[in-house]
Amino acid sequence: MPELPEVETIRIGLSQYLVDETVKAVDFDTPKSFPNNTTQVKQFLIGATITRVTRRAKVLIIDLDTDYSLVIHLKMTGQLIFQSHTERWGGGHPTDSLIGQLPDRSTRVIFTFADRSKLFFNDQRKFGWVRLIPTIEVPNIDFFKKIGPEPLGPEFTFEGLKTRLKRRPKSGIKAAILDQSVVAGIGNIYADELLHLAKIHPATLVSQLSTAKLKRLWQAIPVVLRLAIKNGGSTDRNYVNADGKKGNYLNFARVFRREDLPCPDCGAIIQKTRVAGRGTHFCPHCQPKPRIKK
DNA sequence: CACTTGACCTGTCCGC
DNA sequence: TGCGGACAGGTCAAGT
Repeated sequence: MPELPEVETIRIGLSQYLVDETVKAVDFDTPKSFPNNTTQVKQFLIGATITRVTRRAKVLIIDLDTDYSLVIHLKMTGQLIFQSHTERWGGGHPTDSLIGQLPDRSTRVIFTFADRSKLFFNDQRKFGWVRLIPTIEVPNIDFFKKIGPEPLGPEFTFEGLKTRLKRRPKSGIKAAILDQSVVAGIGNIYADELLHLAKIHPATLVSQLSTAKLKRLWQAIPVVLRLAIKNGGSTDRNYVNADGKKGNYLNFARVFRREDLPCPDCGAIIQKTRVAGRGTHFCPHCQPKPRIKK
């Protein structure tokens, strides 16, 4: 669930709260959630002060003044929730908070800071991870080596997108934009959303896309992602921001989770099917199925 | 190499 | 009410 807009929303929140915090302790439930050796933790994490919080693709990077960084992937159910030492959970606004008292049974890692504030890494399904890595090595970790350009940066050019898509002409366009080496940060929610904006059926083969359609796709990507960031991301089930609060984007969604409801553009009934192994929402009128089937 | 499917996990929901 | 099974979706490994 956390895709680029959700991770970016968390980043914005965390960079307000975490910069200048000094790590006093770290606790975790299993090595899977935080697989580091104790020596490095003691030497480069405990006592370190956070200098900045950045993001690449769906990954958060928390830099420390020891020249190490915490690199965090939330995968599908990860949450990073900050609790200042004066607040206690359970008192959040009932309609926008999903979080009760922390820690709870999905808490995997707890960072405690010198001022007694805490950062909770919750992850129901244990797919996510936190790693402590020398800052200089972060761009070279295996995960980043195969990640495509940031879709909100100047490096996301039309020609570049076209070139990377042409490498996989026989795949459906939805599968292709979910491929993180084509473009970074898009997941299931925004794939459906931006294909609707671009008026492309998700099962269309890449080789069938006209230049005009490719251009619409390229233009739709930053439009949808920026709107989602502006609305604090999407809460489908688990996602919350650094304050433990839900995102608003799904209130404005074009198709995602809107099966059997009218298309915002034409009023036709939105359908849900399966494409690229994922639940997929589309408008049969605005996004007609291409004639040559897979 | 291009592309698809299953595994990793846990919780929820649906039908019987 | 309990219980099995499908489903959720990001990434990687294994399969075609």
